[in-house]
Amino acid sequence: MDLSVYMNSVSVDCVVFGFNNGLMKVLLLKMKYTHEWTLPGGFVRKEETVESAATRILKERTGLDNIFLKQFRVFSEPERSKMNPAVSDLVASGANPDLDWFAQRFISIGFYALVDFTKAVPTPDYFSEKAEWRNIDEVDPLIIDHSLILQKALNTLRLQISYQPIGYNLLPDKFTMPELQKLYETILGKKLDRRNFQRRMLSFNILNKLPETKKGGAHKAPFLYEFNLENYKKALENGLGGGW
Amino acid sequence: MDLSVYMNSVSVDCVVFGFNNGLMKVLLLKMKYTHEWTLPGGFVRKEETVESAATRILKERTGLDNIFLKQFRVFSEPERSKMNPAVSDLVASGANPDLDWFAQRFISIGFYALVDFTKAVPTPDYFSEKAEWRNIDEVDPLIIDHSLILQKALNTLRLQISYQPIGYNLLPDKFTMPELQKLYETILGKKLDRRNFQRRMLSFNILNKLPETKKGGAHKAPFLYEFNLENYKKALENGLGGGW
DNA sequence: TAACAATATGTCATTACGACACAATAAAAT
DNA sequence: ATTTTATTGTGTCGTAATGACATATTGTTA
Repeated sequence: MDLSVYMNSVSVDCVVFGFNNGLMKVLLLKMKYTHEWTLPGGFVRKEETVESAATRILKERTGLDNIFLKQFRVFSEPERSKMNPAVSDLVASGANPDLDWFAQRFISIGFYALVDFTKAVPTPDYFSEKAEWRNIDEVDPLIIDHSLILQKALNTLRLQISYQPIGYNLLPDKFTMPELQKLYETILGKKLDRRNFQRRMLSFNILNKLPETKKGGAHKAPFLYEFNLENYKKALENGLGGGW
Repeated sequence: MDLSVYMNSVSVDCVVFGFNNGLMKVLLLKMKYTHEWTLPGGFVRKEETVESAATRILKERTGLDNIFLKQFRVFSEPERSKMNPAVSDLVASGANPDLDWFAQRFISIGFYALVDFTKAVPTPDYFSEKAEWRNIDEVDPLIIDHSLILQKALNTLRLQISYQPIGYNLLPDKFTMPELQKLYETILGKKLDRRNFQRRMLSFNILNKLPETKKGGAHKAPFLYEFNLENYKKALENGLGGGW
């Protein structure tokens, strides 16, 4: 492992949200040896931006390109690196010259990502023995400040859902209104009225209603929708209205 | 100047907004020698967070404590450091051993700050000959990517004004409704209806109406208001409603 | 003391929102 | 085949929020 390709001092941590079976999921890695859980993350190569780094890392962890990714916070407590018990133990033992590098102070750029659960293939990295989806409310304590990062990502997502569109890259290309609603309910952690939800969602003009319906469910076939990408992107830039 | 106290690779740039005479202002520094304009910024000491760094830097540039500060974006183009013509010229000349340090790749954490124009005392730093307020729409091109940073800060501020309270630390402790409205109009760049503005603003419950009025203007004396800090902070956390 | 200029406040029509009910239909049960 | 069941599509109604607008009020200045 050639550490010289990476910038010093800067790392990236990603909170990858997925959505399945009415539950909000987050992608976690289980470390080799210490068996502690972490967020997927990594370092920034000398020639890439932090966004490229996050994109590269998530491609490795999920197999996906074109992930919705958003910087949401920098985590820079000077003591945060020392909160990693695995590294500090290893450093103390003087086992490996690389450990000095890992023991340096890192400032971590927090990203959150929204991905299509059904398409992502969780894949561990060099340091981890497995990668898997966990329900958002069944997450064990994570190393360092990763629990904090997860919590802040969720907070940010819940705030942003009020003024920015959500769902592209988190749902399949074609989806039903009940599926979209479930996504909102899951992120917000509360039930919404079916009829009022649809009315408001349609008023944003970011959906195209398709002529097809989704058969196979045991009941009345719901219509399929897709995002109107042009308007969706406008809404990402300018918000969903409701302000001044 | 002892550079060893700073972290490598990480810097902080601050977009400091002020508000005076109905105009939105931004604090800029004019560099020595090259006379180019920059945003106030600096490096992160080895024992401080990026927030502490920004707070320290702004205290130096304005004399103010307790500034409203918000991280809004990391700027990490690998080429951005090389876009500083002053440094690259100096590096090429081999003039000063410190220059290697300045020429390294920096990732910059962008903050925006909202300050009380009347209380801030613009103060240049080691690299600059003067510090001054400029009208937001009369800013000359800035070094490196600072024009981009300024533009992104303004965008962020305009989006956030729709779902978060604004004004504390930007207005005097006691202010009138027309002053608050002017602030909103300035940030948003458009006129608002006086009566509707007041009605909506009061509905947020973040203002205390004071019994006093502000005399001295050439007309009917407007009432003074102050922010209700408790509710203001709640609103910062949870937004102003209007979502789901 | 009258004119002025800006402020305080109220009304009305329109729109958005929350709560709610009933008709339609795909699949499964009979 | 027919009925049952669960879920979706759609509409209404009362209330609250919003946008447009007019009139009364009051420090200052002429």
